[in-house]
Amino acid sequence: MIKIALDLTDRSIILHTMNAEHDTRTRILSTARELFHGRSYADVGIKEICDLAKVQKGSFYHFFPSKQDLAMAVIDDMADDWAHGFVAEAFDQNLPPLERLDYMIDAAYYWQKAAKDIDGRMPGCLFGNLALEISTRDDVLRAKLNAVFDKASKRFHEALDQAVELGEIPPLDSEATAAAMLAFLEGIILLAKTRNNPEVIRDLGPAIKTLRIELAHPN
Amino acid sequence: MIKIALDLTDRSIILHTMNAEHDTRTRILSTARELFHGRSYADVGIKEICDLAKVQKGSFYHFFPSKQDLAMAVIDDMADDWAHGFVAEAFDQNLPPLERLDYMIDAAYYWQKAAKDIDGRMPGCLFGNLALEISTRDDVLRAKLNAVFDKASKRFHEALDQAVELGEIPPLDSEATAAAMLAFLEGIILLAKTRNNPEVIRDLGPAIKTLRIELAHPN
DNA sequence: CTTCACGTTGACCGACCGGTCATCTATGAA
DNA sequence: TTCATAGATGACCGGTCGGTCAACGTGAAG
Repeated sequence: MIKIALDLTDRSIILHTMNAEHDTRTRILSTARELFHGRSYADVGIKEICDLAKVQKGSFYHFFPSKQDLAMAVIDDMADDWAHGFVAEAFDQNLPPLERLDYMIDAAYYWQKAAKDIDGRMPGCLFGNLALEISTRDDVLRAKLNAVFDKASKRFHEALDQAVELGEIPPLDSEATAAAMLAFLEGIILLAKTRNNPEVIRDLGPAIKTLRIELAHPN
Repeated sequence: MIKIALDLTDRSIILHTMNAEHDTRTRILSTARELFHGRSYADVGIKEICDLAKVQKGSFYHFFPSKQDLAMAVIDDMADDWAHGFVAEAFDQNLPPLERLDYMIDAAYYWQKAAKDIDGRMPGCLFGNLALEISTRDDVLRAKLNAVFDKASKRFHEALDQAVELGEIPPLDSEATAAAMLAFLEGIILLAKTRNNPEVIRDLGPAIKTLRIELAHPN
């Protein structure tokens, strides 16, 4: 009974305050995400986020207890969009497994290219950026980024297993190879960002299909 | 005559003040390098560098006009050590070309492992860290990091060309493949740092030899 | 003995950092 | 009408940021 009452209360609150709360929180989240992605975690201050999101500082701390919590939410938010966005497309089960790799590279390329066309700079991968910047300082955020990478790695793993099953490629250590592919993807985005040239992704990306780690015990 | 006089003056200054000037500047440089590498550019303040290096803030600004100039010097310093250190070893001309790749991966692994054994955290690659953190904000530093990557890429390029010449591998686009290998190296270091586990380098590293980009016009 | 430049010292600057808080408003429930 | 709660407001906090500066010590050159 208590539970039902609570549920009803919660629901009505959600329904009635969605526009207000949801909007403010969402505005903070998307602004922070954009700024973190385009610059860096440490370089973006809460004041700047609040100004751009047209939110008062006190309001910010009503929704996020700390900057770290904001970062967590940003990662979750981006991971969701990512998973339901071009990752879901690229790793579409209807596509032949190996084509998914090409699709992934293409998606990364067009994304970065579009971003650069807009403001002249390649933002790179938000996860990679954050990982290198804060994983030595914040184990909680590092663990979260780790989980995101693990999830991405699983997509590669799945595709590789299916490719093997279909006889498109010889058997291999699909888990390790999947991780290697993810690493390669992050690496070419890193290099492309350093050169500020999205074409690097296009030029080097196709090599992802040549990556291969043999099974440890192929007996 | 003037030139000779100046040269003599300079030399005497260098000789006499080496201990004082050189020592202070070097202390700042190596402290900054260590801190930047272990944390991040934005997260390390000049005050902290000065305290650890036992240098007064005014002295710091006597040697480095700004934090950006310090970063430039740090990159140069690290690039030098790097080029004359294990990169020179790994890409030893006496080693068979393909073995140099294994050597490079090994060196990266042991380096990161040693660092982690000391303070529990994998610092990753200073260049990669800085590249992702500041290349959207500082084109001068980005260009410098770019040059470092280019130089590293040339080592791979050279090794690949020699491997082709020796008939160890079929002809390929050695320049693009070299860049892909560098990207892969940075990528596995990124992933290893995120997992805080140097073994990732060891596990995925050997796949670097499987990377391959075909010649565009193999006619 | 003077001059001059290098290096050093530490106080100081305004701006900004992440974060707090008392206060007010809006809204739905009882 | 009263009450509780979510949310908004903006002043405020101590601390730190990158950077400046006038004063001083030192040692070699003239």
